[in-house]
Amino acid sequence: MAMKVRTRFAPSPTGFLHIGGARTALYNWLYARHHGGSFVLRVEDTDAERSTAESMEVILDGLRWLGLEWDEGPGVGGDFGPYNQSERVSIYDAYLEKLEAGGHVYEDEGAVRFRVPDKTFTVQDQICGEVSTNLKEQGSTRYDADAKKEVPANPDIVIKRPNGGYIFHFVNVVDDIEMGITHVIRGEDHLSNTPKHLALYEALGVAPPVFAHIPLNLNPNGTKMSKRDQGALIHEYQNDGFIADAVNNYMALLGWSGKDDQEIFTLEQLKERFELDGVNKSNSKFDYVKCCWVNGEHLKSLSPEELSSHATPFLKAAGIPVEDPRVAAALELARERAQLLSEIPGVIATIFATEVSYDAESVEKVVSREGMKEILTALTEGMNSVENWKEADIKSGIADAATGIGAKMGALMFPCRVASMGSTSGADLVPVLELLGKEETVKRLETFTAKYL
RNA sequence: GACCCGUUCGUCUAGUGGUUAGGACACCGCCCUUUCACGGCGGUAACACGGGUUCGAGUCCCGUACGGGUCGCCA
Repeated sequence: MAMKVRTRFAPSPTGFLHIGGARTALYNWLYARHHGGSFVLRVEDTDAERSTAESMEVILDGLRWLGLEWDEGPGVGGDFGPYNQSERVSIYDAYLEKLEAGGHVYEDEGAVRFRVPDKTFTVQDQICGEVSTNLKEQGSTRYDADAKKEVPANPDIVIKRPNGGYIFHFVNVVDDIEMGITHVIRGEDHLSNTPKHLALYEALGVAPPVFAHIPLNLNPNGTKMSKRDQGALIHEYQNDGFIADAVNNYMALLGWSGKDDQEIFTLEQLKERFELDGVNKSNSKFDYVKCCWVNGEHLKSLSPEELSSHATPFLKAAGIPVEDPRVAAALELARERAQLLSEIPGVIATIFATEVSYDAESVEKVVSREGMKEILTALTEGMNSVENWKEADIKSGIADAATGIGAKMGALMFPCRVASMGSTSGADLVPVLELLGKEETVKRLETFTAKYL
């Protein structure tokens, strides 16, 4: 009989939701969902001085935004609660008694230490393979401020502070036991801690869960990512114009591969494909450019409705009247050239503006050319004579105007773009003109001519 | 410092003893096109180094170098 999979994400509410933590949450979520198991969220707030409610909210919001909903934990309850370690003290007391009964602990200057046995513990890691360690032989060191160097220290681990607060290693193991966690998927920074946890499991007489230590994400320069680094904080992705699935997709790719050429996945597809054997062993460097590309790919596959709902906050922030019926069509023009939602207003805002703001460089390119006045005049007349203001007719209107003055169509498109939209770059021009309407287009051509020619 | 983990194009990766070492991002070129972009096609670019084992090694073993991690009364 296969045991039901139970994974957990156990953040400490002492800061923001970091991309490393989010990826750990994602892998746990994916593994649980892939195997039809449960994903538990546990708050490791044993460090009362550093834990804050604000931090917890940021972390929960981040997980919600990513769509990594938890089956048990804060806000949803569950059969193994409470899910905040600060509320589980009586449970830890009971487990401490077990250790005391077994003679595994002793007091040291008010703290309680767990006696590390002199034996080799072997982690059967799903990703790193077999890793063996003898904690006693390996020893422990601490930094001596006076001597200004590392000095040998007691390898027995403190599990309870003199002030009564319990320590990570102990509560982490106790809760994983109590909550029935079957698979511990966490960052590789915990690999060296795992023998300690194994010693605790043994002293408690409980079989340890399956361990899988995932490689770390580093900066482009190979150092540890910090809050200041681009792409480090989850809540910034939302503001920067990423959609959650794209962020999940990119995080999954950083350290996991589906073993084929597919790189773009929805969360649902990741859930179907994700397995631990696709996780690789080496650390990776975060690449913001590729993350943007992944987002762009997701943008392309959004339905018009989804695109609209994702883009609306950004449109509003840019002052674009979202109730304008032309917005939907404009979004379709914008999605092809934007990787981030935040880039969309820049592409289409001018369509809805009452006044065009002209890009100096673009204007210069137009004004410096020969015969521009003639071209603009022909263009304006051409546009004026278009009767059925639809893409095809607008296009032939421009073509006819070009023929009329013996020029190529291309020679008119460029000034037409700058005159109507103010810049040499932007969305596909003819559809833009259609959205602008005949009257507005003509008006803009005339305004430009009067102003610069 | 001790111990642990890792090392394929600049980056993310595929590769599990015999491959022209594949894909993606980025970059460059060409095409398409009304500009930019998109798209299409093509190109530059990698097995850290040294020893083994083997008929044969990116793939297995050892060492070195480099990177990362752990060694807290943080988690």
